[in-house]
Amino acid sequence: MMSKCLLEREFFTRNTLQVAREILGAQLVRVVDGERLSGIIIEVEAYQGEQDLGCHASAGLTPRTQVMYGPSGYAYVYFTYGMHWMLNFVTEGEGVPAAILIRSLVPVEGLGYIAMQRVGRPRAEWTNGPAKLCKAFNITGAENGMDICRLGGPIWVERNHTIPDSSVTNSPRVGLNKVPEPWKSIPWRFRVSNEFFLD
DNA sequence: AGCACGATTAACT
DNA sequence: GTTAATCGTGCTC
Repeated sequence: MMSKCLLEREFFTRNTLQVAREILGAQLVRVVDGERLSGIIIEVEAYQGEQDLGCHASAGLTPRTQVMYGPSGYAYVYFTYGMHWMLNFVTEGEGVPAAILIRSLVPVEGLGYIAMQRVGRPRAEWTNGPAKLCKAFNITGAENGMDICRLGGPIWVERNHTIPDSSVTNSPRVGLNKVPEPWKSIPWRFRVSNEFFLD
């Protein structure tokens, strides 16, 4: 098997839309309790800058958003709805608050651990949502600010599939119902077509 | 100190 | 299709 290649900081220190598009098909790796969990990233969203009114950084530099203002390749993990954690990777250069939200994975390794975290739910719903995958991979505020460009850290990303443009769809970001246009409808959600994995 | 709301999910009718 | 759950965050008083 071809050796896996860690996504380096240079990968993340680029335009957020480019990072979002190109991370599709990569493999998110999580080591927890000495066990290796992983999944293929099949859906992400881009959040870029203070002017993006869908982005938390539209509130400026605050305790919550400070990780997004730092260098790329770090985890921005936040808590919402009183119960859910969300995983993002910081993009762009230092001082530019931007990130990609990881929204959906296809589980690959650690299926037993994941099944325990998602007990009672069908396999198809283990990691098909941003809060679901955090629960499945036991990702919480403890991972906020962690370096994801380091093998042996709590989370990193490896190159895997290359997804052709014909298998990628764009659409508006989810859950921004109260955000004004054009931010509400701008197509900054990137998803791998279901057909890609039927090969 | 109080308020409104959230980059969601699961369980309802 | 609708809605409860549940609390951190940022804003206003």
